[in-house]
Amino acid sequence: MRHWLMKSEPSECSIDDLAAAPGRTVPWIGVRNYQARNFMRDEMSIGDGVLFYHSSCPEPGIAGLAEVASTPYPDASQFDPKSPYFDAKSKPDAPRWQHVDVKLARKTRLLSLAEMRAAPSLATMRVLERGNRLSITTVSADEWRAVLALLKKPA
DNA sequence: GCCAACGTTGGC
DNA sequence: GCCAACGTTGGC
Repeated sequence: MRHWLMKSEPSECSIDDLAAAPGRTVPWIGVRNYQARNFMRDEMSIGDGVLFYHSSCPEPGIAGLAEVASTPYPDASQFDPKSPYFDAKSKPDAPRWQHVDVKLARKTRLLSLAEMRAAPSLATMRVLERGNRLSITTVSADEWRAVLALLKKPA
C-alpha cells in the first residue's frame, strides 16, 4: 500500500464536506495537471492512505485521513461546457482526465503547515519542497507514520 | 493583493 | 525543439 497527500481548497471541498458526502466519499474531479493525473490513473490502488490537505485558505494543513476508494475513471466535468473544469480539447472517445474516488477515514486535528515545516520528521515531504505546486504528492511510509505521531500530540 | 515558482502554450 | 509569454498555484 502506498500513501499520498491530496490538496483540496476548503471552499471547494473541505474535510467537513467530505464527511457529509454520501458514503463519506467524493470523486476527485478537477485535476488538470498531468503528473497528478498520472498518480491517480497509474499508481494509486484502492485502500492507499491519503492525507487530506487544506490549501489556499487561512489555515493550510492536514485536516484528516482518507483512502483511495475506487479505480480510475474518466472525469465527467471535462465534458461539461458549464463546468470550470471543462476541457474543449478532450474527446469522449479519448478522455484526457481521469480520477479516483476518495473516502474519509477520519477527521483529525489540523496539522498546520507551520507545524509540518517545523517537524524534523517531515523534512523530506514532497509537499514542503520549495516551489511545489503539485496537488497530489507521494508520501513515504516513514512520513505517514510521522504524521500520525504528530497528530496524536496536541497542537 | 502580492509575488515566486512552475506548467503550458504557441510562434518560430 | 527552443523559449518567451502567459496563466495558475498557493503561502503570506
